[in-house]
Amino acid sequence: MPTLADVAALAGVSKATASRALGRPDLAAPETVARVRAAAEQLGFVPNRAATQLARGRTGVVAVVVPTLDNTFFTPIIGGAQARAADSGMQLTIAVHSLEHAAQLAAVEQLAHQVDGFLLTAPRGSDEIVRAAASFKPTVLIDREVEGMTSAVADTATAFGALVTWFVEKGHERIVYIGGPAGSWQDRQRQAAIRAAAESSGATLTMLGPYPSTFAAGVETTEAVVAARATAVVPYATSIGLGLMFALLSRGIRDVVVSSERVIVESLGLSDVPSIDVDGEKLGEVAMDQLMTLLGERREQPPTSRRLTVPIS
Amino acid sequence: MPTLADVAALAGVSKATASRALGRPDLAAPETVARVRAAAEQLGFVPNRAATQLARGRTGVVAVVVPTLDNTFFTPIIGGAQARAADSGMQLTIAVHSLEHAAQLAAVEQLAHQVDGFLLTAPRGSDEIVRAAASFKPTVLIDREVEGMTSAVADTATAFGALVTWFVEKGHERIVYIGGPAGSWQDRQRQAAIRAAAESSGATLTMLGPYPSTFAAGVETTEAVVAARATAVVPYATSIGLGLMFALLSRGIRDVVVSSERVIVESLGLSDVPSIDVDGEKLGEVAMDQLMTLLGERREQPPTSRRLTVPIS
DNA sequence: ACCGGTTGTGGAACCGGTTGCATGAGCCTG
DNA sequence: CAGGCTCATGCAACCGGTTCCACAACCGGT
Repeated sequence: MPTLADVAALAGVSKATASRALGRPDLAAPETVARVRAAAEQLGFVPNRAATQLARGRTGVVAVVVPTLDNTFFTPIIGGAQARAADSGMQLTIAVHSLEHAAQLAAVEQLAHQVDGFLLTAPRGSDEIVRAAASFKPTVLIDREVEGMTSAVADTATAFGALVTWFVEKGHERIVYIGGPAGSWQDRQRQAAIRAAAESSGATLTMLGPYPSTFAAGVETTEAVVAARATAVVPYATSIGLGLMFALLSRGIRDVVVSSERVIVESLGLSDVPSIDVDGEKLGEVAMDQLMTLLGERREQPPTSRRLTVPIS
Repeated sequence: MPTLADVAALAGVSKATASRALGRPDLAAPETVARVRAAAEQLGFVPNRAATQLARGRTGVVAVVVPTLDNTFFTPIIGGAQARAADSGMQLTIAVHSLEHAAQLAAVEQLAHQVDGFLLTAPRGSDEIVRAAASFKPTVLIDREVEGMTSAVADTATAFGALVTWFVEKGHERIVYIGGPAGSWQDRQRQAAIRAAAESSGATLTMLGPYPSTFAAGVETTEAVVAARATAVVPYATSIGLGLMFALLSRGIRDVVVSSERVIVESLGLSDVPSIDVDGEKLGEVAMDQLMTLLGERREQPPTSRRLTVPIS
């Protein structure tokens, strides 16, 4: 395994110069840069990460904290973040913690010593616990907003409101919203948007929940949906919607429309079913970009929240 | 941020002794160990990972290579591996690469410099490419076997054979197997097991495919399944099965049984539908355990393959 | 010809641990 | 009581980069 010293020797320069030629080419003579690069190339030199980290006081690792890997909402986010991280030569490490309980703060704190920053998804914890988790290292909050924190969110609330409006325009009068997990920040936003949309359009709205974001939960809601005599349903999560659609179909009920995600609607070839299209990868990318900015800046900047528009169709 | 030197100073010993007291207590006097530990505790000392890595020549990071994060087959594996890694104080980093093309070898090689070992899922690449990817660092192959490599696999082939037998016992005569992605190792195993089971029980078997492991692909198979006039279907992947079940139901077809995963069958409350139960987390844990063994051993051991039994119900 | 200023380079300290080797105290044995 | 051991400890080198600082060469301006 060739080291920088080997490269320097081959190029006929000192370690210091070799380091500069590779890392800060503007600080070295162009001719030297070329020679050092050639030497590095020839030897197949790859900088030792640990050494770089130690010298620079940075780890080059970013942790993404997610409550679970079972939910397909989070995985694209991770993918997007991973791609962006790789572009910048950083590593992404995954931590699975719901942050619902204070005990998990300890795990985050432990991790804090090993990373440069956090991408934090915390759908359910209190604002306080989120702030505490973010206090260790630069942190970007994903799909949630907390006063004073940098965040990247998909504006699903607006999209959910639009779904209700869409339903009403198509003539639906009784609409059910199936709420997400208790304490979910997004759920609160969506409820508010949906209530507003229903009110302004005069539809009858039934709020169910809370339910976990699982297929099984969707199946469970069937009774309540039927009881509400609704013709349109807006479920909090895709998995809930799928479970419900499934259960309705197996009972032979076909006159209830359940909104879903675009990919689902498209692959099923359904018509007259509205859908949202959350770009999870984009969300992950945006969040990682924000974190990079945070890490790159020497002085504190005011926190910013980026909202991604979620199209419906 | 307290360093080892701080701890040593507080405990009144040298850095060397402090290091030994914390890392190899058997090499220090019990009384000293206690004093150093107390000092570390008091200061909230957390060893600098980069420094440890540099000194030891190890990174403390394991990479898990998966083709995608969209498939719920892989995420529990990652979760299991992550948990085990954390237990041993190691970090897990995720790399998304299908390894279908040689170009991706470069990405793996790049990563190889930054990790101690690999957990490799490579459902589709050739044996050669898998061997090449494994040549950089100690590697455990997941859910696939390649001659000469350590691996952890879920024995789904046997389970799939049992599904066919189950169907035949229940009186089904025409059975369809929906094949997975082209080149899939597991698909080959399952096909063989299913053919054998069908032959020995005298069922009529129709093999479809290849299909990708997606919900949409399941929907697509509907025509072919109907055309085969099958009463029982065994899909390669849960997502394919769900898509198919969905499409069948929306056409009002209820006399075709599609095997699935236990959690799906249970949450739908279906009866007379056979299911398999792959414990992905366990698979990840086992694989990580094997990798730890690999990393811990001074000399080469003969590679071992661990097969996890997959129950059906 | 002299001087302030830029530019490129090398020496050496440093990041924070780990570990080989030497030292000395204490104990056992002959 | 001396020689030999074990055990605990400290010193210092080392891992492989980065970066501060000093120095030399060279620039154009006066």
